[in-house]
Amino acid sequence: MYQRKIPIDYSCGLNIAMEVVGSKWKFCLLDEIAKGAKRPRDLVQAINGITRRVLQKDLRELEMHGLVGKTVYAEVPLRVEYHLTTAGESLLPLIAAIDQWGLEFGPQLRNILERKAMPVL
Amino acid sequence: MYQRKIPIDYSCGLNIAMEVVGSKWKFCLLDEIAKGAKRPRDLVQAINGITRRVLQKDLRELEMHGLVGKTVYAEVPLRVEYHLTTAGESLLPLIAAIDQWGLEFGPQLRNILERKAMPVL
DNA sequence: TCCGGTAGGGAAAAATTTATCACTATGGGT
DNA sequence: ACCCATAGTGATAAATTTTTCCCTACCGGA
Repeated sequence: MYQRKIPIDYSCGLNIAMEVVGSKWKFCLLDEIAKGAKRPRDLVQAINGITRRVLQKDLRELEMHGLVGKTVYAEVPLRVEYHLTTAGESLLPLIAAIDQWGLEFGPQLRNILERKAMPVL
Repeated sequence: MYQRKIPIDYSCGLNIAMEVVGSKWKFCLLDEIAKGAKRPRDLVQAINGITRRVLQKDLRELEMHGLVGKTVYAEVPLRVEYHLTTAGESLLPLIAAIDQWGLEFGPQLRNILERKAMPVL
């Protein structure tokens, strides 16, 4: 795993939260798990654009950080299911709020980014 | 400015939000501006670890995205003040919630990261 | 034996973000 | 002319994250 060179600032809650959950896919991941996609295979299909590799990595980090738990069933083919822990569930309201904010803001962002020239200020 | 090679997924509110606000400092930045640090100089002093360069870059992006506004006073030395727009203010409750979550989660994260060996699963 | 589906990981490239350093510009004071 | 403080930018290095490609392992069926 990658060894951090710039230390985390534990005095800032925002930095802590970003460290745990501030990556491209983790919010979506937690969201989809909450919505019922428990198996890695389901998550890959549910989340548009994610790859198996990143999924595994993020799931592993979320698990280590204690936001999701994992159950392995001794079946064939192998079945693994992830679920939110209490800490993970405590993020759901935040995730929902951020998601909604993003959807509302989307059109404005698109407008700004898709004009070649910078907006006249 | 950096030219994105992997496009944004506008169908996912979470991705949109991350694009606008998911960087190391932007949450802190908006938070500090809301708390009254209006000038760049104040922000550098208020935010532990940020550099002038990144501050300028993030302020510029936030401004382009319409989350903060900017006022230039023709004084000497030059005085510039930033303020939250309506869109920026709409993020404050979220930021506060995330900050609080991070502070509550901090000890657990620290525990996990500061033991050399991986926790026994 | 080879192939299927499942879950997981190593290594390196590519993408992206952040840090570092060195500038520009303004106008006042010494 | 030089130094101060302010705000801002360009170029590049360094750090970090994400992608891509390929391999392991398990076990059942053809």
